[in-house]
Parts: sequence; structure tokens; C-alpha cells
Amino acid sequence: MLRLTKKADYSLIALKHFAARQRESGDSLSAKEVADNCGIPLPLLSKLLQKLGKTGFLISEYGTNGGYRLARDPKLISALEVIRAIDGPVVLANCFTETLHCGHSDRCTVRRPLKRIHEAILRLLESVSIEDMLQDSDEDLSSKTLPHSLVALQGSPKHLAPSATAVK
Amino acid sequence: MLRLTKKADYSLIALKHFAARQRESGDSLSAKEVADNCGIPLPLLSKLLQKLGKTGFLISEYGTNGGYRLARDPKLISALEVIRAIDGPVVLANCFTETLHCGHSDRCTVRRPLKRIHEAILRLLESVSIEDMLQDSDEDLSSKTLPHSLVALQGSPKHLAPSATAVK
DNA sequence: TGAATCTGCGACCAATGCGATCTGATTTCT
DNA sequence: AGAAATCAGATCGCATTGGTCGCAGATTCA
Repeated sequence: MLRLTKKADYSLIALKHFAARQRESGDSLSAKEVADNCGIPLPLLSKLLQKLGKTGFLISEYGTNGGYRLARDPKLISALEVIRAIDGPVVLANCFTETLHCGHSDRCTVRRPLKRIHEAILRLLESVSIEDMLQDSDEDLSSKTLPHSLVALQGSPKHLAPSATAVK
Repeated sequence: MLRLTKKADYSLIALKHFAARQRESGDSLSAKEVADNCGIPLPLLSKLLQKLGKTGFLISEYGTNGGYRLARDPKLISALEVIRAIDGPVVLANCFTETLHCGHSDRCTVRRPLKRIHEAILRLLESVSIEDMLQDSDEDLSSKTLPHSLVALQGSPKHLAPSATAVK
């Protein structure tokens, strides 16, 4: 539940790879190169790169030494954008999409708190760029403060309950 | 993508309904009653309530006027617990479940930043209880500060980039 | 006390969406 | 010009989810 699609996952990995390589040379990378280095099934990756090309994240180049190239600065590509491009609009609860009110009395009151969570998640994903991922590669997780800051949530001056930090 | 399952969605709605009704009378509510009032297909709801009973959120009572009753204080039931009970462990990226390292060089470096997001989401879901949802029913969304505070993220002293606040 | 009825319980079936594969169009190098 | 290598689109099979049906247990009323 609440999982990222493999597609989205692969896309992020691939884009990160592009960002890393692009620092060294401005050449295009073929789908095969990326697939080999990232351990992604080539056919699937092709489809993803294709879509990323259409949606403006990558520039495709035909020909023998063709391939793909990042279209923008990795700083300007947020995880959210990528996920949206690949998987379509991000939706938490199903009601959000449907225009009609779910009807009865107190039925849909749950939506509001959920929507908050939803928005928080979006804000979270939005605040992380490919560039961030690149920098964040090999540091230890729990110890240090986040490099580009992972978020600060709208409102919410109070502190959250202690709440078992068991994060599984 | 990143959507809550209908099952989980329904479960939250149902639990909230239980919490609301329980304030007035301590009686059990039949599956039918909940289904009618919440607009959830009865057979599906039955299955959900059944599972919620097994996992200790509800107490089931047989007999002519039987039904279900909340097993604990709605304050003590977090959205995360419910989602986990219904949909299984919450997982963001697929790699998190697999024990084996995905292998190559820089391949899995994306995981770390994603894991942060993942944990943030979990913390978020954990901090919201059924009780919160109840209180949060009819207020206006954007205007006021959050009642039980929806989160404050670990670390992250800096502010996030301005970033288009378009949240769809 | 017995039977009817209402309840929860478990297993089964259908469908949307995801993942993977195959074939075709376009460009560059020889 | 030919051939190799690349991107591009369409198609197929599978898995998880959503939804339904029939059965067993408990209670209550006659």
C-alpha cells in the first residue's frame, strides 16, 4: 500500500543516473547504457525514457550514437513531477478524483484529514529534486540533518505526539 | 499512484463512524447499519469489519442485536495502524522490501532520499488518529492551523524552496 | 426448549491496472 | 546506398485489488 510504482521508481533512478553522468560529459546516453548500469530491464526502461522524453524531462536523439539527455537542470526536476508524468496524477483517497459528493451525512468527513495528509505528501515529494538525490547518495541516514531540507509543513506550530517512532 | 486502497479508505470511514456513534450509545452497530450510513457495499464492508475485528480494532458480537463495537479509544487508533492492518505493510519503493542489495554501483542511491520521504509519510499517518478525524470533520481546510498538528518533520532546519505550491 | 432469524465468517470470482515483450520507424556511420 | 544502431509505438500476459456468494455460529422470541 501506498507504494511507488516500479515505473516511477525506475524513472527516478534513471534520471538520477543521467544527472550523475551529465556532470562528466554532455553526451547522450543510450537506453541500453542506462539499463545496464542501473539494472533495469531494457524494454521497460525504453518505454519510460520515451515517456520522459515526451513530457519534457529528456531530449531524445536518434541515430547510431543517439540516446537521451536531460532537458533541464536536475535541480529543477522534482520527484513529484516525475511521478506525475509517469503514473498520472497523484491521488491519495479515491474520493478526491470523483467530483460527486459521496452523499450521506457524515460519510465523507474523513476526507478532510486525509486530504491534509495527501497535501503534505505532495509537498514532500515536491521539495525533493533529482539534484538532491544525487547529493544525498552515500550519507548516513539517521544521523545528520537533511541536505536540502526535506520539508517544513504548512501551519502546524505544535509538536506532534511523541508517538512510537517505530517506522517499519 | 500512491493511492490509498478503497479498502483502507472504507475502513477509516467505518471506524470514524463507529467513533461518532459510540459517543451517544455504547451499543454495537451492525454491519448493515454502517454500510447504509456510510454508503459502502455491505459484503465488502463485512469483510473489512471482520478483519478489523481480528486485528483488534473492533469487538464483534453475535446474536440478533449483535454487531461491532470499537475495542479501544479512538484516540489510540492511528490511521497508519488501520492501513497496515488492512493493506499490509506500507512500502514506498519496492526495494525496501527486498533484502538483497540491488547490486551495482550507484544504482540504489535513490533509495535513501526516497526512504526519508517514506518515513515522513509514515510519521504523518501515524500522527493522525480516528479521534482527530472526528474533530476535523467540518472545519474549513486551508484557513486554520491543524487541530492535533499534522506533523513536524525530523531535522530539516532550512526552509524548502519556494516551489510552485500548486498542489493537485 | 426449539426454531427462526440475524449476525459474523470464510472462500470464490471478476476486473482494472501494471509489468514485460515484440515489431516498426528514423537517423548516422561505413 | 547499405547496414547497424537507436528511439517509438502497439500488444500480450499476469498480479493485485474490488466485489460477491454461500455457510456456520449465536441469540432471542414463541
